[in-house]
Amino acid sequence: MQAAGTRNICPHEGWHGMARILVADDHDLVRETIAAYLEAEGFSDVRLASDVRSALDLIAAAPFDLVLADYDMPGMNGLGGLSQLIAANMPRPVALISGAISPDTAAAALEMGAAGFVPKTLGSRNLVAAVKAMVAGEVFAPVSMIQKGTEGLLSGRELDMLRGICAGKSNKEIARDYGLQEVTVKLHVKTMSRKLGAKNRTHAAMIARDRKLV
Amino acid sequence: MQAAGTRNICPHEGWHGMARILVADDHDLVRETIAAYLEAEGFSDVRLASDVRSALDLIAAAPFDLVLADYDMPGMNGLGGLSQLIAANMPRPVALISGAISPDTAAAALEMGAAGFVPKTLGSRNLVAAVKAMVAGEVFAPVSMIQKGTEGLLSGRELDMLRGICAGKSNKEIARDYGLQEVTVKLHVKTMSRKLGAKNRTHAAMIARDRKLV
DNA sequence: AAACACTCTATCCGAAAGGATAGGATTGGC
DNA sequence: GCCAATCCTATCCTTTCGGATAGAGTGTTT
Repeated sequence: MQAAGTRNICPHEGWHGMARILVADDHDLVRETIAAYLEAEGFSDVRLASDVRSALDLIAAAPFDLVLADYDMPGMNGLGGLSQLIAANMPRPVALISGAISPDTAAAALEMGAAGFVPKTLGSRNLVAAVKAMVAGEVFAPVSMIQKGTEGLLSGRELDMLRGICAGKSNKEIARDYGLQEVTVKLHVKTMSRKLGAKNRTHAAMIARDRKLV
Repeated sequence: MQAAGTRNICPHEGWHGMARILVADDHDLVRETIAAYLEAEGFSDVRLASDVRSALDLIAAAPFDLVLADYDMPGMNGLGGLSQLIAANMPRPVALISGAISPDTAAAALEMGAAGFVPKTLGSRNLVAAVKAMVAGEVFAPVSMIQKGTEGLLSGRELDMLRGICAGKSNKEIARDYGLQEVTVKLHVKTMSRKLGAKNRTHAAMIARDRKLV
């Protein structure tokens, strides 16, 4: 699904493996392993940090083309450290290195502009693919996370409503499309918007597109 | 949109992969890559040039069914080189290989008879599709360029409204943000939606996101 | 059987959005 | 000066949304 965008990172132009990457993780083993993977695949400029403090210092010296930050790391109180890192490295991407992370947290991270997630379980090839995608501006998140955030959250009907809204349709039109009463559509739209945390249908449509729910 | 006509270039009749194609680009990597793509897809007669001078020579020897010319190439002073190539290869098509190109320049190029544009970021399949289309006489331009025509369509204020709408804000909130009356916001939203061809604010927001107007 | 989630319908209300039309103010260009 | 575009405000009206609340029919799980 999210693997759609490798065209921007064609090795034959503009790329050259010159991307500056910061790996910030307090576990020595994880940090070194990821760095080794990246360097083995041609990333020549990989820096390391073991807490948010030093990561911010390095970013301040010169922004990175991608920052990989561990979610359970000194200085990251919840997502506060993440927002600092994102703000500091603007407009270049910051992604989370996540062992296990709740769907809610994942959604919140994406909401505040994270470029994606790199599970520690990811193998060398996939890791590099994910990194390249994010350097190129893609938002990378493992399927399990996108689905976790969505599945069980919205019911089938609610997804129908969402699709209709994203097509710019009115409640009346949606009702006609699905053979429902307008009131029913309004009900589904209301509950669906609440579930998504949207303030209105337009907001819901934007969230849906951000999370690729449609 | 412009992909309507692939029936003329069906490989099973009248086509036979016999098209002569000239790839003119001063970057070795780009030139070789495009040529490799084309040859891998059955174009048997692909020639190469690295500047306008040698390209004109090759065309003079025998015209090509399609000429792909880099916009940033020795001899192409702006669009002057393009007009030479077009004149030389008449009446067969000449297209630009463009990394990034301004909408104005794109429009001017089309005006003087260019067959289209091939972004360097295009993948193998898309590239071949574009080439086949242009050989068949279609004018090929990536969506992003056609849509650039949208820019300038919306006034500054209308873009402000669009940004507010995309944030899920109500007219009242937008009015407060910009120090306007709500009626004024409604006016701008209405005219803006009409310009975009949107049936309502939600539709406008989705269109805006699709075209990256925000 | 009871509990649960999902579905559909209904009525009532206030708020928001959409549309038409009209006027005045401000620019920048010819 | 005039014209055109943009911008701001206003009034009036209709439609649409959003929300609360309530009742009832499915189906599944425990």
